[in-house]
Amino acid sequence: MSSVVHPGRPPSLTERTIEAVRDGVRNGTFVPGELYSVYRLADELGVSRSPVREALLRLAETGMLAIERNRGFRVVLPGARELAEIMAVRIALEVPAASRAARLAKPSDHDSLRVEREAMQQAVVAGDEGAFLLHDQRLHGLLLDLAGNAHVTRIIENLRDATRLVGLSTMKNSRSLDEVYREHLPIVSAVERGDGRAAGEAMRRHLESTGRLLLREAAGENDDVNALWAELIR
Amino acid sequence: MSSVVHPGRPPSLTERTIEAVRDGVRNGTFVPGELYSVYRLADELGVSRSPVREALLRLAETGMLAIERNRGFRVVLPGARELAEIMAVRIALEVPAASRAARLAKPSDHDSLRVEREAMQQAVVAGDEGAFLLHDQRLHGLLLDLAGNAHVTRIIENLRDATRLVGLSTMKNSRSLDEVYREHLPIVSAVERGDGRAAGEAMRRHLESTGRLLLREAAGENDDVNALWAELIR
DNA sequence: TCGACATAAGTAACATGTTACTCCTGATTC
DNA sequence: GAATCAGGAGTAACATGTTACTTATGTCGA
Repeated sequence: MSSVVHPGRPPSLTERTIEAVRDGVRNGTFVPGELYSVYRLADELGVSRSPVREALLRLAETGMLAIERNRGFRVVLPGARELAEIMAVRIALEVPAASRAARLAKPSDHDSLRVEREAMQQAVVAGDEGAFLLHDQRLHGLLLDLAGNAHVTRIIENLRDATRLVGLSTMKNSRSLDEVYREHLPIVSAVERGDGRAAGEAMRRHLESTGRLLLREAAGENDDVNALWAELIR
Repeated sequence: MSSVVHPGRPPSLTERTIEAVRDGVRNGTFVPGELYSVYRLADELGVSRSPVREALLRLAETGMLAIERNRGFRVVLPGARELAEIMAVRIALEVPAASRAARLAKPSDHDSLRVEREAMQQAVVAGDEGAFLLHDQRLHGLLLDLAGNAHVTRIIENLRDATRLVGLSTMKNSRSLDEVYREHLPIVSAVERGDGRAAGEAMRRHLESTGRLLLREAAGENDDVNALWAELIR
């Protein structure tokens, strides 16, 4: 997304810890609900508690984990309502962003999009949910970058942290990789045609469809998915 | 906004420091561009460097101040482009929020809105820009609360931190308090009628008009306000 | 007058120490 | 057996110590 912008500057221990925790959540080192402590994590990473604490505070702000005073921290799976709220934000921001991306994209950008789209296709064939989610994320990130609003990019990336685990388990359960993949095709082709309106509408259809999928996955006994959807998205 | 939710829990030193810095920026204790240090601020607040540092890190993430390694931190005024980006986000989120607020508001909510609207009117008469901005912020906050999406509320509040100073100087210079006040009237009346579409459209007109005002204020010699607007908002 | 260069002051980033809290565990009582 | 309570283990929040860096300042040679 924003890789080589400040050339040299090595990442701080805090930043490295943030990435380490993100990875740990992705690959199952940190299990949702379990209690962990700054002491132990600092030991395992070979750094002091300060940068670890700073990293956790930042991640806690995005909602992907919760810090409990004098107890520890734990990874939290978003509930149905939180997911609906997040999808509402994504729709509000990513739909216009897709429109703008379509209007601003150059041929070289089309190439980058195609690379990710094809990687997604490969992941579908291979049945690799992790890879699928990775390239899905990159494709959405590319579109946001094209739209040229760094604030929007940052907001969406933070929200994604909170939902990644749900996305993974949803994909694993529903076996609908191909379905989700197909939703991206009209987005990409609209961008290639430079058709802003169509790109926005395709993005909206994709996010609404995927959002409902995620919501059903996360919903508990007493969550009325349709009511939540109506309250926050419609 | 979200006052009495966890009854007792006294605010941590970090939280108190965040508020102290916010206040300091508002009332001119911290001047944009000037360098300040964690050491000194911790002394002045009578706490250690840890909570102060944590507070500054959080505020730096919202963009209202920048931390410079081994130098200090400084309050930053957003440039024209950043302001345009922020207004694009506000439009994308607050317009649908106003629609939802109109559909969900109860009579008691109408009362709360009226209180803030009247306070704004008083501030116009008194020519008190500070009070005007405060109640303007509260009115927007009420509408966001009514829309029921806590993520949206949090995002907008963070963005506001970064723009408050520009808003203040704009109001002081342009003497257009009354104009901005009048833009809120159709929003409030649409909410009272329960007319979601009208509320959204009134909010859009307000944000676009105010956004252009802020942009002109923040624009430097080589900023093309209209081009920025076209790229990010239209 | 001007520029190279040592020196020192000041700082964020990181490490470590301290405190007050939460919760578990197990003994004690009824 | 169940309820109560003391003690201790473990922790986040906060305080303080250390390090490596950046920059201002002044000295000296051309």
